[in-house]
Amino acid sequence: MIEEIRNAGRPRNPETADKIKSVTLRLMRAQGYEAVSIASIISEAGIAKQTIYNRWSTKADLVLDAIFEETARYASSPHNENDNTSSEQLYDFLLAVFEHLKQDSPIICALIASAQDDEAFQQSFINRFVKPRELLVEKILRRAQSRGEISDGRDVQTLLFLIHGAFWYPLLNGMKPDQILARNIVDEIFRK
Amino acid sequence: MIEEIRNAGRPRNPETADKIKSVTLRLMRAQGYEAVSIASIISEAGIAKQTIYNRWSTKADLVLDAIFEETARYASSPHNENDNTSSEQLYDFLLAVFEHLKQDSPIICALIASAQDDEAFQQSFINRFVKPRELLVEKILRRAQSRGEISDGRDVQTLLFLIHGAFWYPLLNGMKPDQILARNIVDEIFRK
DNA sequence: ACAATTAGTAGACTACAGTCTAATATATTA
DNA sequence: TAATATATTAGACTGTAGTCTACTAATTGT
Repeated sequence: MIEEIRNAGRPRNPETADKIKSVTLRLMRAQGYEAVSIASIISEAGIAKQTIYNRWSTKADLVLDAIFEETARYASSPHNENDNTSSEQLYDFLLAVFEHLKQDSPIICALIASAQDDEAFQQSFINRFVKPRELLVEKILRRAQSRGEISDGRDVQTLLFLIHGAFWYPLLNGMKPDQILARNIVDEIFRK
Repeated sequence: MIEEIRNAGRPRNPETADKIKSVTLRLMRAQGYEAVSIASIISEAGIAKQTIYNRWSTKADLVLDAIFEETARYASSPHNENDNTSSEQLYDFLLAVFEHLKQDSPIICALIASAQDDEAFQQSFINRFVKPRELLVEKILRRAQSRGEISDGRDVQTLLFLIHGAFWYPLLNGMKPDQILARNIVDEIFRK
């Protein structure tokens, strides 16, 4: 039961946020983060600039929101596969992330860039994007430790940096992570 | 013997570039990349804006140049230590890089950010900053392989991604790499 | 009805990176 | 000395993200 607590004042048009997000995502994918101006978004969506800034405090904020549902889908827990080995789980996770990056890596890179000069946005990006992915991998690694697939002595935090860094680094240097990289990362982490 | 080939035309003031770079570096370290405007640099250096754009094509270009000598010093080959183990060499490399990052990590992060929406700058950043560091680590790893410290079968490219990513990733997420991380990275890469 | 409150619109405004222009300065070459 | 070429300067100009203002629209509470 969701109590709709309505304060005084004109309510926000409930369709507007979705409209803005979908226009933003479409334009960004077609033209890239920097090439799409707020002016072009409001023109395409048929709204006033302030209507955007009533909902999001920066362009990066809006874009993060616009791709959030999409990205969340690609970073969800493994479905069926509780009988899989942990190394297979990690491989599947990496493949899913890389699959999403095929479409949206320029946008993701632009968001990482935006986070470097905006502390508030960096926190929001970490909470909504970075941490959820880290937790998924952490779960895989802890399960691997409990099943004896990797040693208990290894530092999980460091493994998280190694795994995520191993595709952030090429990504931010203009390369696209692929299946082979996923395989190689998994082999390194799980090597005997 | 350096042949000074002088074409017609007024020569550039040879002191101006150094003046601009030192003013830039000082202001950046004090106030941060975004907080320092081109206007403040030209005002402090007592020159015209065009004098900067005669030498560098973007703010990021200038800043990369301004910290280049500094950063190059922190990513030079290990000096004396040809009898060191490769794992010690890697540890020393990471410590040197992290030491530099203590001072300039916000500037480095801003340059990485700038590279995400400027292909020309990205190439220049990779060539002058990323690649030289990669080559140093590659040399250490190949030596390690030839000395039997790590197996020949392991993919050096992947190891480079793992090692560099393991500090890029925390760096870009607001954390400062430290001695402990250096130790942990080395232990992971060289673990038996 | 009417006051209070919030949303939405249009457009002026600010600060910034980077471009362009017109004038002047300093060099080479003939 | 004259022609040519490049450097430097001051400042106008463009396009952008984000703020602010004045106005109108839609809702709640009295």
